[in-house]
Amino acid sequence: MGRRNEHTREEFRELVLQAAEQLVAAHGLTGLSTRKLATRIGYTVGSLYLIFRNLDDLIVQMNERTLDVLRERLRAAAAGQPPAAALQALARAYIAFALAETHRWLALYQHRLPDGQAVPDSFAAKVDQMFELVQQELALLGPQRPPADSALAARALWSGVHGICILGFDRKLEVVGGRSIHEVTDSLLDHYLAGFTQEIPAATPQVLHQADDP
Amino acid sequence: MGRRNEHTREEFRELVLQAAEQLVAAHGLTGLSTRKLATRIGYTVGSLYLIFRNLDDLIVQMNERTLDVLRERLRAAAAGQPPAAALQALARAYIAFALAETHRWLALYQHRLPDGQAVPDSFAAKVDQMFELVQQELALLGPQRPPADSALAARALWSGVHGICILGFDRKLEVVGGRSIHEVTDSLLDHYLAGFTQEIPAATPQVLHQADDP
DNA sequence: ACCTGAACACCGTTCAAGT
DNA sequence: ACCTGAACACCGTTCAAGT
Repeated sequence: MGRRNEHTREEFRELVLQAAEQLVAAHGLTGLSTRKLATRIGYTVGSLYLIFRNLDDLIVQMNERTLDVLRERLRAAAAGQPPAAALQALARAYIAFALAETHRWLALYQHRLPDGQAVPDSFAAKVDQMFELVQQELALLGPQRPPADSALAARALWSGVHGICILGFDRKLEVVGGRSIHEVTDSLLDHYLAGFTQEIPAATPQVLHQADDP
Repeated sequence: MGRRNEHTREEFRELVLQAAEQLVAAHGLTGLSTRKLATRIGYTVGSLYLIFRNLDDLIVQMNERTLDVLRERLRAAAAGQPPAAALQALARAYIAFALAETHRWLALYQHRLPDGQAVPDSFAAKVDQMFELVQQELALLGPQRPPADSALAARALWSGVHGICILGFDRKLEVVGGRSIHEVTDSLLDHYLAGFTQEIPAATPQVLHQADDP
């Protein structure tokens, strides 16, 4: 037949990614297939391979869009708040996103590229941008601290929040003995920040470092 | 043909799960299929459905075995150590397992049951047992604290370690600006435990809790 | 240049038929 | 009771052929 030039390359890409987001939102990453995608947008499977290298490439591009949305939500939640409140707002916004956009959020972590392949730089950059939002607040909490310290702390703290979400997810909000994801997150933030702000930046105490460190 | 009674049900189950573990170890969860499994053990696909409800059920049972191995490694690593060192040893053992048994460890979190289905109780129990290992050490660090506090803290801290592993994984050991997973984990443990042990258990300070809490 | 249609090599699951 | 073999309804990817 040939729907020649009915859409530009960019329009076609948009069409596909939107359809992919809808399929994932409705049925999870498992519900996504090139054939369903093609049917849904009124093309045949082959056409997808004119724009995307393969299904993995398509999913990575979809996930990058999810990261954009997530980052914007986080940015908005923290805006104009003092650092400690901003950190809690960031955590709560992250949890809210995971609960509201569950399947799209899960797709971010469920999808893994084949063994040798690394995630594209553009993807890694968007992840880094998310950590930077946290790092900014931590830097405000300890202005005299070197930026490398806040970078490390941001990584630790934010990975922690993510870990709580991922592990707490199967049991929905009930994580342990009636404690919610929010409570666990608050515990992490409270204790971590208490330790973080208490620490004397000049002489960093190494509570746990052992001599047999490799 | 009919290889009648060549294996008992239990032998057959063992055969399948071992083959599954080998396939996953070699090629990841994506490399696992009922057809490859059947070929590898010298049966036809249909026979798998006499023992396992479906592929999801098979994967869950495989993952339960992975949890058993992981828990044993953790237990051995912490044995006989004072609490703070034990916690670091637990974290390092977890990271070591993730690095050594990458695909089997990833399969633990990559696999998700269809939307309505909850993970079986036996699986959830094994996860809880892992948290208990951490909780025991935390309880020793703060003996006067109520057990519910250490349970919550164990959940927060251990989820944090897991989050660091999962998020740090794509970039292998280099997590941020040349900092290794070990450094990020130590940062989490150091700061968190500093806050945890400093806190006065009788009057728990709520640094971050806000009035607008829902 | 864009898109199709058919082919190829895979999937998970079921179930009548055989021993 | 145990196991097969074939069928069914799906997959991802490629590519000659058409417009």
